[in-house]
Amino acid sequence: MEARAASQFSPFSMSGNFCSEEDQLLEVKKGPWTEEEDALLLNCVNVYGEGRWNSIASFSGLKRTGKSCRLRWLNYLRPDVRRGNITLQEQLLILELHSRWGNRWSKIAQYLPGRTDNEIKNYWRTRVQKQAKQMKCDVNSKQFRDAMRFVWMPRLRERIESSSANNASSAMVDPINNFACTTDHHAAAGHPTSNQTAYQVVGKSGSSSFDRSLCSEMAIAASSSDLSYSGSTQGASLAPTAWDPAGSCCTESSINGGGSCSRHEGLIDEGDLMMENLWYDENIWFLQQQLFDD
DNA sequence: AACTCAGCCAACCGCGGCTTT
DNA sequence: TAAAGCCGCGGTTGGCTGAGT
Repeated sequence: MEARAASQFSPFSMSGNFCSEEDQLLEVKKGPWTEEEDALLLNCVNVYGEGRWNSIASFSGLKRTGKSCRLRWLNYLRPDVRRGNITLQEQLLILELHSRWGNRWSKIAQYLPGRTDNEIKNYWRTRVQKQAKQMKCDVNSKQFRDAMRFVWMPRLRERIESSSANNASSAMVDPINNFACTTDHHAAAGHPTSNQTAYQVVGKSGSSSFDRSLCSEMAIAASSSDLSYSGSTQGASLAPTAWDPAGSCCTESSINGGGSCSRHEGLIDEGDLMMENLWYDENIWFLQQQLFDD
């Protein structure tokens, strides 16, 4: 990405990146950062420390605003920034925390060490909101939140458990007092299965319009639809996330393209798990039926 | 091979709150 | 106490990439 940015805006064309006439007068540069700029900013932060971004912007000689410097530091240059796929644990945590705090990205990010609010926000928008769109309901609707709580999150927990069972040494570490493992409001001891979780939630809260049979059926739908892709590399590349319902498992394209889908119960390695689809067509179909019935 | 499109992510923008003067 | 400046947050956008046609 950085190479990408660097090639896009070579130092020799920097003068071309001033957006407005006003920016040109003030010599404010916008757009992707170059390696030189990164080095300069890094050096300045090492010298002056974090904070006082406007001062850093002017001391550094960078033709950037303090805001831009801060953003670049927080989202990219900070030494503890984690890169790579959002893990299942992180996904679950994001869902949990979002259900509690909503779009408080920076607050959520505090519980995901190394992840930035921007990254989490992007994850939410690209993955989770896509699911809502496919279910033809609003991401903030009760239906969608229920779907997350009663199907997706239990399903994620199952995946995490089976993953950690397969890798005995990689027990799930919960950063905030088992928040992710048990869901506090569910008050479920241990790590319930999706069925258990659904019943516990409904039985305990009593406030949800998600009835017992619905939960049960959803859980059955979720657990019985353990379809995972096996076959061509094309299929593998079609599975971008653990969420994506249309992109990964048994999509029309993968089937038509000669890939094979199979139900399986067995060992799934972490890499496959990351890519595996948790939300399958039949789950979506089932939920949509429920939503329309409402 | 060329084109289109969707996904993804880095970066920008606007706004509100806090701090300083 | 009011005004100005700064910082941080959440929403939005622009552009690259890769898959599909």
